[in-house]
Amino acid sequence: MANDLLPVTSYAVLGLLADGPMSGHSLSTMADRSIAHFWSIPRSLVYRELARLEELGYLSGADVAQQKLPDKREYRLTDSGRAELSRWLNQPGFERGRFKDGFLVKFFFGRHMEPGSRMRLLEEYRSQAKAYLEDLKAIAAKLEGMPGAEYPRLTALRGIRAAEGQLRWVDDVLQMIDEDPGLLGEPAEGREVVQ
Amino acid sequence: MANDLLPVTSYAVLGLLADGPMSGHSLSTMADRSIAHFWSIPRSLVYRELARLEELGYLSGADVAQQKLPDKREYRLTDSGRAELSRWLNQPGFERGRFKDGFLVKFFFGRHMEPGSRMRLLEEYRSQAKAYLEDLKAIAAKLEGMPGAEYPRLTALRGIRAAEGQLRWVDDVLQMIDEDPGLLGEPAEGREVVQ
DNA sequence: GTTCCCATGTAACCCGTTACATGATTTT
DNA sequence: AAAATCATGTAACGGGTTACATGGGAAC
Repeated sequence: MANDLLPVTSYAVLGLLADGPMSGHSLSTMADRSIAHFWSIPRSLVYRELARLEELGYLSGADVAQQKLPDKREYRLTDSGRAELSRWLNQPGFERGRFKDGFLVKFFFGRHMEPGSRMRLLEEYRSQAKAYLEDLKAIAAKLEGMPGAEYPRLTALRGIRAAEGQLRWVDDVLQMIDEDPGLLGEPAEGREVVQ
Repeated sequence: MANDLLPVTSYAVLGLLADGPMSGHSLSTMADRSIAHFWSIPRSLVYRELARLEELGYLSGADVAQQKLPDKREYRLTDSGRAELSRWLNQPGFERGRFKDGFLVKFFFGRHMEPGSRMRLLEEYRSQAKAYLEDLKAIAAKLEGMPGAEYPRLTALRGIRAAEGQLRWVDDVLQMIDEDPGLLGEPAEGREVVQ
């Protein structure tokens, strides 16, 4: 929000470390399994974040030797880090959601597309949405009844609702085309599409 | 997608210029009014994109002098640019949608929040979603019946469905809390929230 | 016994964001 | 006449993505 000192990603890292110390690798894995559906954190960014947060005193890292695996560095939240996380969480406001949907960009310019490409695109969009929905349902099911997982489960539910809306939209569009094949200005045979 | 040479933003610029030449400023304004709700393009990025696309031969720019306003440079799509846009549009696949929702990050860690902050956050989220929904409805209404605007209108509808889902989710959560105030593990008075 | 994957990270690049610049026109 | 807005852009910074590195298990 207004006076956040750090990007959301940093606070997400602090939040994930609130439940116990982790290495960069396991943190990244954890992020992929928990918050990735609304805030992805690429693996290599994690390391930079951890280094910075340690620099700021919000984390303390310790090298851990392993015999069968490469040595790793384990980070744990300091008191200062816990306080900063709490401050951020309880401060009002949040970073406005940002969407980027490549499908919609193409679809927006659908007027310039060939009808075959258009339908293929819609089908692909639907199938991705379906897969995404199943993904989230699996997550929600796994969290169901898990004590302390109420919030994660609700965020998954949020994603489920979004995916359902997406699917409904695709079906609406397909049905509209069905009812009125001329709706989207299907060009006559042989007409040049991008003028 | 897989073998896109350019980022989606570049193709969006090409697409917007398919309807006629524009300056960077007017292009940016146009983008804000059309595709911004699913693919925002910051104003200063536009200029870099235009320069690059001209360099690649997809656009040709011409300086235009104005008497009451600063001189501007107007860009129009070249044949090569039109072909590249068409190639991209008709090529299967699209860039997977990316979400970033700062609210959900906070909410995910809601276990560590004070109850008051939590409710305030939810309310703020709802009010933003409502405003967003109204925005999109206004856009869709404006496009209703406009010839050639079928695709833009459908993308707006997509946004409307998404916003409705978001609102429904907030209401669901609020009702769940209402029915079972202990659901989210409301801490007892005075209990420390971030352990 | 190669080939693939896992666990752990580092380095370079580039898109996108934020801040800066400037002169005319409109508003207060 | 000072302040805000508009129309046009430029410059610098940094978050996020993609590519690279490496050595030990697991799989085929």
